[in-house]
Amino acid sequence: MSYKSLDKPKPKIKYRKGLWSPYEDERLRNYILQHGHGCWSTVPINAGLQRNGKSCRLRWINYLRPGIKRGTFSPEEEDTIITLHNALGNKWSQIARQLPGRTDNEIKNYWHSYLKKRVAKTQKLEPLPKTQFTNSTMQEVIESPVNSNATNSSFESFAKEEGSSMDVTPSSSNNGQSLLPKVFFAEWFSLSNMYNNNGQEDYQVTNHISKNINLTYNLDNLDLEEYLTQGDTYNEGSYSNIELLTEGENVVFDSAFKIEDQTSDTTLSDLFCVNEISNNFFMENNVIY
DNA sequence: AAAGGCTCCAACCGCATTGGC
DNA sequence: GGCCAATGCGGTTGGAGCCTT
Repeated sequence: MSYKSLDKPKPKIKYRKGLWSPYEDERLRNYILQHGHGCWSTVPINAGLQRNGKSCRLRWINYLRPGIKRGTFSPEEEDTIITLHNALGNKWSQIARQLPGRTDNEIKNYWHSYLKKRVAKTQKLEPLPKTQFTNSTMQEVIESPVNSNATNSSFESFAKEEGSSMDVTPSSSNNGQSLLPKVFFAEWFSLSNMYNNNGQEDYQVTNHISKNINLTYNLDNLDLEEYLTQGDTYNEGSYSNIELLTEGENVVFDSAFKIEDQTSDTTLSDLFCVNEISNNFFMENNVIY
């Protein structure tokens, strides 16, 4: 008898490839909504899918994840992509971070199929300067979660260069409130920062956020109590370092999540920040997406 | 109507990085 | 420090649908 037979290579699992069926989408969505993704390699097993974890992750990120914005890009989004691509090159994930609801894949495809040609045409007419930002300014923008002062100042300079659509200067029309764009807000609150690989809250990052957001706290436009579970409390105005960013009547968030900070001196307890997409708040089973 | 070319986009692949042991 | 698995990222591919001839 050969001992070799004892260390046979693992049987290769035949994974399904190609387009996802509505049934597969449904299974993946239901599973993640109920349990969160946790470790991606176990998702297809637990969800009863014959896909590999990588494929599930991609499908979730690019298609199923709540908050995905589909359809045509707005002129503002196009400008943002062109500007950032001019400064950053093919850093699609970094560009995508500045466009809430858009995925790197979508932006990349849009660039290759449309914007690249448009830019080439424009540059024939009037060549653009290679970089519109100084390296240091762009670096600050990219690294904005790390340095709050840099975030605000660099963003404002960024926005001014960008044009009126991203004006952040406090004005009488907004009661002196800083209208920081959701793009940076979403970046600060990126899900990967909020949760560790086990899907548990990362309290250190909560502190990190409280350091980096220095904005006005305003719950006027949101009936937060509606989103708190029974027994939870919050004191409006007491979370001095957390802002609910408002845009007109709407509270704008890119992700739904729960902040529970039991380690810092500031009181942050069971404060739900909710996502508003098409006027529907998204939150289910306290699972964060 | 049919064939061939083109465009767009979802998904795959491979490499780099990260994190745990 | 090395190994390995998981994850993230960017380049590339494949195919569906549209357009042109």
